[in-house]
Amino acid sequence: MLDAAAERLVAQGYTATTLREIAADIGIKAGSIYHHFESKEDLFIEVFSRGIEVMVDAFGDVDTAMNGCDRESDRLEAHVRAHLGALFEHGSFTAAHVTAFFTAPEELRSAIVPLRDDYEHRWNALLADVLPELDSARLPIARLFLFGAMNTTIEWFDLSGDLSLDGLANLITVQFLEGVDVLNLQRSTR
Amino acid sequence: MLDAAAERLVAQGYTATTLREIAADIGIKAGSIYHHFESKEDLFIEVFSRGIEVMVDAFGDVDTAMNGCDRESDRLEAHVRAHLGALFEHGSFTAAHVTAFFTAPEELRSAIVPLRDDYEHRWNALLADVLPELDSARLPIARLFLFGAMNTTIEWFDLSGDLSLDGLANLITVQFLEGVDVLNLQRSTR
DNA sequence: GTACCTACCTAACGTTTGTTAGGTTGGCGG
DNA sequence: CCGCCAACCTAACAAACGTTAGGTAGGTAC
Repeated sequence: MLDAAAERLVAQGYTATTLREIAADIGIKAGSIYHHFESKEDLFIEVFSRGIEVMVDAFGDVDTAMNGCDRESDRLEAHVRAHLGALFEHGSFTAAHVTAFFTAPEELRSAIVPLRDDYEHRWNALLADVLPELDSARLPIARLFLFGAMNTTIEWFDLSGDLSLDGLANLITVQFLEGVDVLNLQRSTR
Repeated sequence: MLDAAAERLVAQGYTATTLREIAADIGIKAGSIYHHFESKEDLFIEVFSRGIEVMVDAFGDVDTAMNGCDRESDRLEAHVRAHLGALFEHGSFTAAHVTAFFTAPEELRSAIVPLRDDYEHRWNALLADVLPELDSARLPIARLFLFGAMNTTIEWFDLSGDLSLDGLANLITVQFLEGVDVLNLQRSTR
């Protein structure tokens, strides 16, 4: 039921998603939803929360798996891969969160914001590790660039296409660290 | 009236934006809208179209102004600045387009897609000029990265903050071309 | 003055929405 | 076998939605 709600969210946004639609998707009637949730808002708070939960869990897994890693760029790439994995490989919760969060009413969003902040802080800390020389005031902006690149992939990336998720993660990481001009730089220095 | 519609779009998305709200914003009644537009869909097609129009115009202006420019990176930065200007300095049309386009019903979107494609092709051509060494298959992906970085600024950039639009344009361009690690690269080579 | 047009209004229409009160089912515990 | 509870249904509710038919005020053309 939460899965059905998340998928509808991705496709239609908050207001356009109907409780009757969600109910029909899982073979029950709209009124029955109220046996599990107090309101439409309540249901979608749960969906959005799980969307972040998936991301946070993926982040934590990488943190422990990459504990003894010395190359900071590899650590970053693993986290990028994990974030993309949360978007494409673990149901529609994270995708729903990223695409539909701003279509939800403000009261709902404010209930989710603390969780979002937590995830963003983890990334800030990670980037501060990976890029110790970066001005700390510019660090959140760098993170927003990276988030922009990662999250907009939902609008165009195709899991069944030529490019794999690993390849995409590598592409984004290299692009983020060294820029699109990396080829030119190499040629001009060599 | 189109302005009011665009602002509501940015704040609430398509389905949550009511004709009665828009009418109230400009001091008329909901039914009167139908004297100017055939339907809600028709009204928002116009709003979204103008959103692209603003971007395309800004792009064209830079193209003519930067005609005799030899440094390709300056040309790119001027176009980035123009895109950001369309987002923040020319009403809410472009902002509405970028934030609310995917909240609109599919029939409406398909009417706008050709205009979007046109704008994207211009950027592809520009990037092919600026980065002639880049693999042509990877060029659209580079553009999507850049679009992701530029368009997500709506969610966090504050015009009245410390960072100016010129500064933001420079930041995005340098980040795009040379990466966030540019400082480290310089230090390690010197 | 008459005709006409644009820009609005009023008042309702049919539909859909979130939500609720009350009833029905099936399975599990004792 | 009885009671209970979770899971679901039916049927309706008020509110809000996009939309429409018909009417009104004010300005312009001739």
